Amino acid sequence: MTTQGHRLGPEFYTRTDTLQVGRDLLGCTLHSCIDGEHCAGLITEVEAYLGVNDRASHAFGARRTARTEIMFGPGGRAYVYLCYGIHHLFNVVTHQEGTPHAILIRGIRPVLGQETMWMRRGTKGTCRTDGPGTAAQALGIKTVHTGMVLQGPELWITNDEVNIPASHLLAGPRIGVDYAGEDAALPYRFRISPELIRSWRA
DNA sequence: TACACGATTTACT
DNA sequence: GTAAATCGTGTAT
Repeated sequence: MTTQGHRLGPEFYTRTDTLQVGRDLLGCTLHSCIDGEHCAGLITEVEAYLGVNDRASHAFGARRTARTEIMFGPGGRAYVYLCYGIHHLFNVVTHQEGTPHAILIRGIRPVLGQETMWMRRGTKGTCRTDGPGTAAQALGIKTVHTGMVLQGPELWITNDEVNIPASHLLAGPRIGVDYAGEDAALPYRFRISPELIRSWRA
């Protein structure tokens, strides 16, 4: 399959409504060309992290460290960090210079390079890509890719104009952020309904 | 330097 | 349902 869609540019990522950017990413295609293998998957689930005022964000309270520095730059670059010492989690940095917002990619539906994904995941014939750790691993994304501009040649996102009816765009609380107190209940997790995803099978 | 802990996944009871 | 894996990061000594 080729990339028929339009490659998202800085004007997409630097918008200031990060929740809307997150919703807009659903149905777009995330591409990676890593270790010479071109893989891609349709984005099915994301979470938004709204920076200094969001207790669930690594940038809460304007905490600025070597790890989070990339989020303080302009939107359109990758923020990848190691979670639980095992999983590489991929985020899209959004908003403008000085505002550390980001979107965590929590799930993809493979559309290109499936066999490479199976090999990276250590499976045959199929592999999970429905969690932030498994999706990043299938695409070959690791912490070394943090800071990379999302314009290729390693990482980029295309808008393939996949239609997602509003009734199939679900919002709810984010996963695994109980430590964030009342912010844990905010409806910043967006996903395409399992029913619609299932209908794409066959 | 030391230590506690996580934006998770997987295997096992 | 519960627990282990595993290490970089942030914060405190």
